[in-house]
Amino acid sequence: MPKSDAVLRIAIPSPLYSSFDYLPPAGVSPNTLQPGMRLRLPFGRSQTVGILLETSFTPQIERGKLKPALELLDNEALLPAELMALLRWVSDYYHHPIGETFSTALPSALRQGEAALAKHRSLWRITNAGQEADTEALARRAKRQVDLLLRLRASHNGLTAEHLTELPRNWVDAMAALVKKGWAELEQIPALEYGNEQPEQGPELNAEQKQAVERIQQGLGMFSPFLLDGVTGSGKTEIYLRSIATTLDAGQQALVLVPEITLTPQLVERFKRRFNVPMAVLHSGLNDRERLNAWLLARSGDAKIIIGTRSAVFTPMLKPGMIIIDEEHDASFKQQSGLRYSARDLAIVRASKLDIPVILGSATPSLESLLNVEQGRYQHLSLPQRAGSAKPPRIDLMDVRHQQMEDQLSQPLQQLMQRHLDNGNQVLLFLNRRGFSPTLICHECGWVAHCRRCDTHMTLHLKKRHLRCHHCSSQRPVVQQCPDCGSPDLRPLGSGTERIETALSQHFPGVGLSRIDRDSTRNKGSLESILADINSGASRILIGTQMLAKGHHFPNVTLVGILDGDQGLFGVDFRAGERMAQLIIQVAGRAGRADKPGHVVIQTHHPDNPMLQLLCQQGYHAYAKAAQSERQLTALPPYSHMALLRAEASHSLPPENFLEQASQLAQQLGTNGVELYGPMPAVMEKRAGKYRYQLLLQAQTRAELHRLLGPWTSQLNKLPEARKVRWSLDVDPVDLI
DNA sequence: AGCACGCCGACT
DNA sequence: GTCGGCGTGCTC
Repeated sequence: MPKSDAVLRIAIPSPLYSSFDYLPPAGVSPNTLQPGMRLRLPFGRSQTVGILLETSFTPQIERGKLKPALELLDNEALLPAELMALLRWVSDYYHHPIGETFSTALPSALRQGEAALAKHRSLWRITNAGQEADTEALARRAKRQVDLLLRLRASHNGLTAEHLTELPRNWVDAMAALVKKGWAELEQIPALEYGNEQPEQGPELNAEQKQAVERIQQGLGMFSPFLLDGVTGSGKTEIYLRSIATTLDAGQQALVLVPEITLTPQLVERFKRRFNVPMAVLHSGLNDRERLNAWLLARSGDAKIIIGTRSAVFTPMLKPGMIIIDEEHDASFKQQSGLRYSARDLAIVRASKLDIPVILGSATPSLESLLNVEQGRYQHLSLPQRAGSAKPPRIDLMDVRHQQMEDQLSQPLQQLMQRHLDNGNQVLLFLNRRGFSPTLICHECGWVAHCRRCDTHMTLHLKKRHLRCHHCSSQRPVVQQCPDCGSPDLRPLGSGTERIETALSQHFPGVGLSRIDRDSTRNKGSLESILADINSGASRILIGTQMLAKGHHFPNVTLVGILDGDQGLFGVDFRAGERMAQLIIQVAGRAGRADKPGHVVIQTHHPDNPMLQLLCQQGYHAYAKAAQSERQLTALPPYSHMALLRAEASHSLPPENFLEQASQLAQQLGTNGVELYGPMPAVMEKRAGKYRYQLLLQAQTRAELHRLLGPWTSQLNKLPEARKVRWSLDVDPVDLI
């Protein structure tokens, strides 16, 4: 028998596709090493942190020149076997280096080798002695202690510093005094969000809601994907809450994924009112330490509900019981750089590996999910009615051809607005373009303000007095004279939300106005104060971008005007129409209530467009059916599968050459069933100073596509032009631009 | 990706 | 004479 010894196969954060082999650290027995543990490693001329994938036993002779790892960083697996398997699957499916795949899934503190120890925080509880203590005697000298004691008595679960923020800072001393007297006791609890001590009861469910909840309950404990297809206001969240309650009752955790938007706080508040359990919230505002903490407390099982955006799909859980994806059609579930994963798709894969239910909720489901329902892969749960007696809004097309437009507002729309305002209602205007005006043009010679780093013009922002590129964020001051002809006659061309806001204040003097876009809500608390103005009625006309379409409901809005309804008709992307339809329906869902039905008006130059008509007259599902037929005829996703190879560089030739070589490589490997399109320049060829090209691969089946992608991606870096460009592969791209 | 080695231009 | 430009190659 030849002597054999342990060899550690390790994922290392680098863009290299392979894993790396090491010997165990000195003094560490191979038996103690579990997949999912971290090790500190010598790598090249420096050090790094890697994750153990597996230990194999090889004859000593073949260990060759392997280096020993420096240090074992964990005494148990950081990642459960289930996540390890998922990440290997992800690396395989997206053809992304294994080390970078693991890096994407881990909080950065853990990537840097920090200890996997969750931070706790202090909680004070009343003691029996404290319950009975005589406060009369204290009342005169130690008011603060009495105040705290009464608060402690009133609280079932105890108090943390968070509960006491409104008190003067020195409550800490008074609390210490209470602890010293034996009237209060101090405990360390996980640093999480905690729900209400007395959770609210949910509302009575209607028949459809009851049925949905029952069907989900029947799917517990096994892989059961559901599409919860419910119009705005139909009570989807209530279904989530009931299903989560069942999961919690079974002693399991629920993972809730939400789009990247600002409404997470509202959802968290709603969860807190309903569940008296610890919750972890993973949003983009967390620092490294907070993120690590939430991650560890989900892993330990302390957090019973985990609410997070895209990357939260990788959160480890001790007892995973259910995954929910809210607004499943939302494009922000797809990561657009590095590992380009779809959190929605991965949630399905993960649920299937875990044998648990997964609920995809939306008022405007993606065509992908609707097809999955048709093919019997997902169960369809339909909530066709708004809760209560609220009627769906009427949607009309408004023909603006030959109409005089004033700042994107047609005369009939202005008159309609006036009527609704006269009746004491609110009006919402939607325009997907922020800033004052898309650009500045010279009235003498036609010069327009162009971005130096992108193939686009600069947007005029009047309030900030600058021109800004919305693609690379570069900015410069507004010029006073045309740089070409010297004319001072520079005029804004077209309108953004800021310009319409200005125009509206002239058209409707004295009517309160609110603008909701990325610019007006950038500062902390500004969105809240705008929403307060709207709710109080101080603002009666709301003008905004995409942000308006999500979450917030405005019950006094009775008219919604979509100013540029033609945008989805001429998109470069085959999904532009689907997105516009979803947006229109989502915006429409913001308006109206039982006694005040909403009216949605879409300004268009194409009132005869059959798809727009279908959407307005028969609703989203009729539109989606027709859109599906179109996709099927043209063999586009979800009726085919795509991958996009992108390349960029500071000059235009290398990306084009690289993709040409990549295309030839694919031909050599055999393209069986895979069509190649390109290389072609990206829609905006130059962006942020880089020239961008792409090569599209399309196949009828995933198998055909992936049969080529495997060998292809492993050889792309060997192409002569590869080192002159930055390239990336996007499997199942959602944006072809 | 980092990081180092290596071979050619403008500077204290 | 050197400092530093980024091409090329490597990482168990």
